[in-house]
Amino acid sequence: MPNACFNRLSKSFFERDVLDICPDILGKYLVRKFDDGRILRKKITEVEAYRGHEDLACHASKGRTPRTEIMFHSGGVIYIYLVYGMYWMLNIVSGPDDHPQALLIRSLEGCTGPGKVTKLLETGKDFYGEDLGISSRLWIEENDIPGKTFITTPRVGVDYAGDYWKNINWRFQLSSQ
DNA sequence: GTAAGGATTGGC
DNA sequence: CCAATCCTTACT
Repeated sequence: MPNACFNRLSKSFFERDVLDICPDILGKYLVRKFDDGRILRKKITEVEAYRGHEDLACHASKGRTPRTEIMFHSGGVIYIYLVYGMYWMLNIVSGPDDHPQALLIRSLEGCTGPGKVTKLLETGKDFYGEDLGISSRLWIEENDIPGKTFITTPRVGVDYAGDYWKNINWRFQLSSQ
């Protein structure tokens, strides 16, 4: 079984509320297997939560469109989209069916910035809808960090979302190894 | 069909 | 500070 992976997080991990997943996923490994067989395995060090139709910073707050359709899926699949004409934003859909939520991967160990993460991972539009539970090229692996600590701050680049949603502390950064 | 703007980045 | 660059969306 070439892609067997004992530590891979299964679908149920991602079907919980995005606000429970964010602190949990910090420090776990994001694994990318390239076409040439090379494997990149890096700790997730920074994420942001986008949660529900009421969150004015969440793309799904504007309703269900072809682009945001996947966010209404139950957790464990990829929502990826292009911003500013040049950067792909890699998100993991979270929660149960019809609860549009996702977490944006902002940084990995040694790679800060969501645009740089997708450049490193070589992930683009063809990863839209990728299932982390079964994919042979992208998945998350368990990694327990005893005494894990993290800080929360407002999300980046969402000034348009109004005072409440732009100031809520839904950016999570690992502050321990 | 047309137009506006964005979950960023790197360079000035 | 600001341009790059193009997809998605909301209009006419």
